[in-house]
Order: sequence, then structure tokens, then C-alpha cells
Amino acid sequence: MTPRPYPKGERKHLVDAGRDKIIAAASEVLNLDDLSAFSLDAVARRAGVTRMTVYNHFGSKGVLLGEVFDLLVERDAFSGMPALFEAKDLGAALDGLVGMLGRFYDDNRQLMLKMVGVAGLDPDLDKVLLEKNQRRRRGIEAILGKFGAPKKPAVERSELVNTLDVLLSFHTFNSLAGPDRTPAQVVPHVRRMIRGILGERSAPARRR
Amino acid sequence: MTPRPYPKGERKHLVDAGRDKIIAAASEVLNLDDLSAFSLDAVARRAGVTRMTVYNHFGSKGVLLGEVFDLLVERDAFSGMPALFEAKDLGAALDGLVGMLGRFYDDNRQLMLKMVGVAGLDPDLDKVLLEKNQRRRRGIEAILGKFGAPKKPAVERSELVNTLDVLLSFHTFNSLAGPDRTPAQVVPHVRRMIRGILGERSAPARRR
DNA sequence: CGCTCAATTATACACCATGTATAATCTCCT
DNA sequence: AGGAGATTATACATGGTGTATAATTGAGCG
Repeated sequence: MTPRPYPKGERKHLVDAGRDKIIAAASEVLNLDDLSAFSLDAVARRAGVTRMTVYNHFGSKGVLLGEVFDLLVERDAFSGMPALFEAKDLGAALDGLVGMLGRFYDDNRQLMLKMVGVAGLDPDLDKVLLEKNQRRRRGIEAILGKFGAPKKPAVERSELVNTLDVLLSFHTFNSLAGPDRTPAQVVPHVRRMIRGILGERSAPARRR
Repeated sequence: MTPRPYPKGERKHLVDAGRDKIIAAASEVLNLDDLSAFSLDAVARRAGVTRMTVYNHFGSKGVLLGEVFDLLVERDAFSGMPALFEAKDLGAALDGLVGMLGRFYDDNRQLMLKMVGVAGLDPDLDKVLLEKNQRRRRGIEAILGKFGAPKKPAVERSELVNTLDVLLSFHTFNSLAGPDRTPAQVVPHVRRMIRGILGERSAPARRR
């Protein structure tokens, strides 16, 4: 290794702050309604930084988007995960998960649409997204492990996980919502779908 | 109207043939594994035509993709629709629909991914896709109308349609399949999910 | 056959985005 | 103050979309 004058000094914090500012700016630009507004130039301008700085931190558009998604998923989408383990039963825990994700998809609908879009054209980002989507799967498995499988063991465990994973994906919320509703508004619908899958017939109690 | 020397002569057929050739070429390029291989230049070259000709027929990339999707949906995805009405009951008809769509998604997986991608960034194409996806919804409604709603009327009709629509979407097949399976291979899985929603407990008979 | 006119082509151009390269400048840290 | 890393300014190559325009081809008609 070459000698480093500022191995882990205070400077690193400033640099990291710049990094975060860029990621935040990227999130904001991605969440704009204007579909064609996303470019590294727009991101750099909003971050108060040169386009070159963006390239210095991340090496490409795909990597930047990957990091944005990474941060968002970990910090926003699944931040309420620990609380779900306090739920009284499996149904309640899954209801909580649906609500969490519904809110996240709602806050980031435009961003998610563009993320999926770019991933469809950029192999690098595509791999990152696939990886990050494992996060959701692991969450489902953890909940199922904690509260036990449903009474009806007709469906195999792994298939149940697959099913829940699809029902909890962004695409489910997005297409259920369509152009006129918001993802958050279809949360009750998704909850009913999941109850249907689990074999519980009707919702037990009122739940906001 | 200005006078037209070749109002509806034989020539029009040749022109339309050229149009079709371009659409076919676009489908082929879209179905290549190489994610970044799609450009109007590549389409034109594969069609044995100049890029200008593409712009003469369609006015933009978005419009071309819209027409590609239109043709594919009408000619390939739903061509087997009439046969479904000969099914012996609702479950069988929906099984048939699942099979039809599974095969279509399988044949056009790369294309669908890129289509969704571009639509996420191009507002024009996005509108076209939304419109074309109504085709699936109408198919579901027609089948439900012909065979009657399931015995269990616990869920409302429109919500049932929404649910089936999501389960039959490309995204469902694509994410259930993941990187290792094909959309066609998850057809049985989707059929079980739908039976679960309809309230029928287990598959009635063997079905290929 | 030869003319006409639509369609296609050839060519050039403007614009914008990604990504690379390089030298100059800034600024924190020692 | 000085050194080194981070940022900037600037230029450039590449590749895609979309527009404009003149030249060329070829089917259909008299």
C-alpha cells in the first residue's frame, strides 16, 4: 500500500458527507415526475457539485443508482423491521410489513419506476437490484420463522415465500394502484390477498 | 385532401410489408440477450432499411415500441383467447389463460423487460403500455362473465379482477421465475395461487 | 415505353448524455 | 507553510435521438 497522509482523519467525514449529498440529490431527481429529467448532470447540479465529482465517487450511472437503492432500502424501507417482531401473530406481522412497504413504495413511486427502467437496460444495476430484493425475501423468511408457518401446510414453505415475495413486490402495489390510486391506498387490498393465501377467511379486527 | 396518385393501389401492400419487416426486426433486436443492443440503428440494419425509413413510418422510438407491443399482444399473447371459452369451468379457463400468458412471457422475456424499462423513462410509451394492458383485464372480465363468479362471493367482483390481473402480469411470472427458472416453468405455481384466491382448495385433476 | 410521384436513401447537422483524460485549484491535515 | 487528496475546469471521444434536405429508386399509369 502507498503511504496515506490522511488515513482516517476528519477529512474522510467531509468526503463522505459529499457522497451522501450526491446520493440524496440523486434520490430527489429520481422522484421528480418528469420522466426524462434524470441525468448525472442534473444530479450534480442539485448536489452543488461537478459532474466529475460524481464520477470520482461512483464510477458510473449504474453504480450510483445501486447505492441510492441500497441506502433507501436499508434506511427507509426496512427500518421498521424490528418492530414487526413484536406483533401478536403472523397475520399482524405481515400486515405490518405490507404497511411498511406500501408507505415506502408510495414515497418513492417515481424513483422505483425509473430504477426498474434503468435496470432493464443496464446489466450492472440489474444485478444489484436482484441482490437488494433478497432483502425483502429474507424479511419474509424471518417473520415466517419467528411466528411459524400458517396452520394450513398445503403449500410448501419455499413456495409460500415465493408467493408472498411477489405479493409484496413494488410491481404488485404499482399495478394495483394504477394511474388513479396511490400504492398506499392499496395496502388493505394486499392484506386481504395475503390473508386469502394464508387460508384465514376474513380480517379479524379493525386495523388502520 | 391533396390528390393521391396511388390511392389504395398495390403499392400500399409493399409499403405495409416494409412496415411489418421493421416491426419484426425490432422484436428480434429486443429479444436479444444483450441489454444495450437496442437502437433504431440496429433495428434498421436488421430490417435491411435505413434509419430514415424507420422515422418515416413511426415518428419516434417510443411509437415504434408501442406498435411492436400492440402487434405482439394481439397476435401472440391473446390469439388463443377464443379457445378458452370452450373450457368446462372457470378453473379450467383460468388455467388456460395462465398457460397462454406464461408461454408468451417466456418467448418474449427480454423484450418485455426492455419494454418495461423504456416505458419507465418514456411517457408516451408508458401510456401505450397502460392501454395495452387493459387487454388482459378485459380478457379476465370476459372469462369471469362467461363462467360466473366463484362460489365464494366474499371478495367483490372488481377487487377480484384486480387481483387476478396482478397475478397474471408479466412481473409476477418474471419475479417468480427469477434468474434460474423460466416464466413457463412457474405456470403451475401461478395456477395454484389463483386457485387459492378463488377458494378452491386443491387442484382437481392432472393437467399438463 | 416513359413519365410521375411516393417512398426510400444519402448526407449533414444539432443536441444531449455517458464516460475518459488532464491540468489547475482548493482545502484539510500534519 | 507545505503536502496530498479531493474537487474543479476544460476538452474530447463516442453513440444515440431526432430534423432537414436533396438525390435516387421504382411501382403504377397513360
